[in-house]
Order: sequence, then C-alpha cells, then structure tokens
Amino acid sequence: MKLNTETEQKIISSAEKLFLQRGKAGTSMQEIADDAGINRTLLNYYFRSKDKLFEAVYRKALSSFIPDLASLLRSDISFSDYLSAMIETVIDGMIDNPQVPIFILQELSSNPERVPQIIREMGIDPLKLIGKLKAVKTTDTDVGEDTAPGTGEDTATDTGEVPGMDTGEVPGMVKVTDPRQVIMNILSLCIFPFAARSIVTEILYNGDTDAYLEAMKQRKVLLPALVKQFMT
Amino acid sequence: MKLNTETEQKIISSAEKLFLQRGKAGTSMQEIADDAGINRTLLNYYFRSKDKLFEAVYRKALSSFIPDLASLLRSDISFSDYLSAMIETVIDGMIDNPQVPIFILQELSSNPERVPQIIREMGIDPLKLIGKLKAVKTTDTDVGEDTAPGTGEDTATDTGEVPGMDTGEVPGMVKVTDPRQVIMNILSLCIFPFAARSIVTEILYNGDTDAYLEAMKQRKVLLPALVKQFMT
DNA sequence: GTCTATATTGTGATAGAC
DNA sequence: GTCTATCACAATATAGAC
Repeated sequence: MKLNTETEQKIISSAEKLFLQRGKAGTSMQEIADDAGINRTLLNYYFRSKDKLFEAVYRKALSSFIPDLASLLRSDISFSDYLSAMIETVIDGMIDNPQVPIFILQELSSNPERVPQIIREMGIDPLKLIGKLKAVKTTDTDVGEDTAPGTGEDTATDTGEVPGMDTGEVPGMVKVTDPRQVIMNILSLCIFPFAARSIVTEILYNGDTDAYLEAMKQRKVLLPALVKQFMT
Repeated sequence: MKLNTETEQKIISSAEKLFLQRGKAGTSMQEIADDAGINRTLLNYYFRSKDKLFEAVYRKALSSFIPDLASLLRSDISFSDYLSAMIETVIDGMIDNPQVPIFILQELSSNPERVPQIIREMGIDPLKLIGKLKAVKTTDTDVGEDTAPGTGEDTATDTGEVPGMDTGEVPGMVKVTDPRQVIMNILSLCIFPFAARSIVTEILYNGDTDAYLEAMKQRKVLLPALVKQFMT
C-alpha cells in the first residue's frame, strides 16, 4: 500500500494545473509528465490510466469546493451570521483557486449522468432538502398542488409569485419567496463572477486584475447584505 | 465563393452539437463526420482545418449569445422596461440553447488572451462603458481617487460601501451602488442557473427537468423585480 | 521506482481518382 | 463535390531491463 511519495505529489500538482486549465481531452499524459519533470511511464505506474488520474483531480477539486456549498444547502437556512460566514468561505476558496468553478461546472455539464451520484457523495439528500426548503421563510408563498409524478416530491411550479403582494413601487412587482429561487440567487451571485472572471475583468475593470480581485473581496460583505435585503 | 450547401449545414450542425457538448479537444473530426453522415475528408474540403471549423462554431455561439448582453452593457442603464426586456431575451435564448453559456464561459476561461479582441468585436468599448457606469445611479457612491495606472481609467477600488447609510436593519449593512457590482449581479442571476443547469435541476428540482424549466421562465419576471429592488 | 523500447490505435491533413 | 488511399505524427498503455 503506497502512500504519498514526493513524485506522486508532483504528478497530482501538475495534473491539477493542466487539467483545470485545458480540460481532460486537451491535456496529454506527456505534458503532465514534462510539467512534473518525470518520465511519462511513471504516470501509469502511480495511476493506472489517464482516466484514473483525471478522476483523482476531479474528486479533489470537487471536495475542495462543494462541501461549503453543501453545508449551505443542508443548513436550515437560519441565516444571519451563518450566511455571511458561508459566503466568505466560498468566495475565499474561489479567490485561491480561480479555475475550479468553471472546471466543475463544465465537468458537471458534460457528464450530467454522473450528477446524481456526486450529489449523493456530497451528502445532500434532495428529498430532505426540498422538505426543509418548504418549511423556511414561506410566509406568503404558495407551495400547493403536489402534481409531481413518481417521487411524490413537490416538483411542480411553485410560482413564488404573490399577486396580492405588490410593494406598490413597480406594477407587476413580485416578492421572491420561493426558497429554491433564493438558493439559486445566492449561488449565482457567489459563483458566477468567478466563472466569468476573464470577461468580467476585461469589461468591467478594463483588464485590471487587482481591481477585479478587490471587487470580489467586497462581495464578501456586499452579498450577505443583498441577500438579507431580498429575503425580507 | 461557395454558399450554404446542404452538406455544409449538416457539418455545422453536427460540429455545433459535439463541440458544445464535449469541447474542441474532446471531439474528433471523425465523430463530426459520422454524426453528419459524410466522409471525414469532406470536413477538410468545406473547412480547411479543425481549427477553422471550431472557430466557425465558436463565433456562431458567441454571436447568438453575447449581443443581447452587450446591448445591456452598452445601454445607459436607464432601466425600467429595458431591463425586463433584456433579461427576458437573454433567458429565452439560454432556454433554447442550454449548452451555450457554459461553452462560452469555458472557452473564455481557457483563452483569456483572446478576450480583449472578442470584446472589441462585440462592439463594447470598456473605456466608454466605465465612463457611463460612473454617471449612473451613483447618488451616494464614492467613485473618487483615480489611482489607476496607464489608461487613466478608474480601475481602483470603489468600495461601494456607504458607512453612514445603514438601513438600520442589520449592523454593517451596506448599500450596493457600485454600478459594476450591479452589472455583475444582473449577469450572475441571469446566466448562472443555466451554466449550472444539471446540478441545479438535480438538487433543487429533484431531477425534474420540467420543473427546472418552469423556474427559469419564472425568473424572467422575478429577476427584473429583484434587480429594481436592490437598485433603489 | 524508474527508465527504454515498443505495441497499438487514433488523429488531422493531403493527394489524387472519379 | 465526393470518395479511397495514404502520410506523418501523437496518443495511451504495457513489457521488460536495471
């Protein structure tokens, strides 16, 4: 039973760098070996195949990124301080590893058939989650009509729209109380600016990487306030 | 000067499908030819090389997706109806072509050096844009201290934080008035749920694609309301 | 554990017949 | 325009010497 040798670490490190940057198909074993400064056949000695090596990298990226999000999803969404701490953790993680979000999104998108299994491994039970979501902050949301087939879950269209609840400011204004929409909004606001890093930096910050980074740090305080605002 | 033959259309269509799904390196010319039901060498007859073929697909995806966003960015952000219409257009586009957002994000991320050129082709002038952004809706935002190097643009850290402006609801609450943060928020809320389609569908909608789609349609009315809420 | 050598297959691209 | 044949090369993986 082999444990972490120095060589194995170099391999993982190089594989990580290249796979995240150019994807699985876009990276050859030779390139990884060259980057790690070793012979190509050693890759097959430590990891049986390219598939296995990629899988190791993928799992590592997932486990560095998802647990924080998972705990956010698992929580009873008794927000306040918890929300701020979670957002800060997630954003800090992406600041350290900017390539991870887009890598994971791309991988999940290319292999949707693997998503259910990955969710299970993450320790999220969708049924429980949706149950919890229903019980949270839905003072005026209609979650009625369970017309979903099969699972008996509420998969139907909770509109989240409350026609009688206009704030009076804008005609047709709706109050966002569907917890799933709220979760989507939080994830969107946290992750997207990192997934779109290059174009955001170029368009909004004129290519100034430092200014972009500063803006991302700001979001650690901006986002919790924003979320609380549209949750209430 | 050759025009659209039937074969050429089949090629583009197959190349689109496969490139968007598996990426450039993950797709072979043979697979494209098979999918199009033609001989492999015909690909090289119609498009000189794999690079050229991919470029055609990439450009087409870009031009189907970006113009709407570009006009949003170009606009003087005199919101109201304009915002709603834009969001609806963008979301409808992604409903029709679900693979496009993640494909473009991945491509921009892998080739950041191409981003400036692409922005230019899109017709967005970053300098003008930032100038406009400064002039918009910043009743209480400090955009001072132009410490940016080179361009003379404001690339520094506008905090967007207004210490004296607490709403009184939450300690440390900040008002989001930095226009760039607002733009980021809008793009995030629009695009991310599509870029993360597979996992969002699985986690929040228990794998029910129809429920997911319905939620996306809802966002066409949800998001404008939300944005107006945190703009004011 | 690490290397050389090699087997096998796949890839993008072109020449040339029809 | 479309095909067959072929080239030059890159890819993963494995066998076997040290």
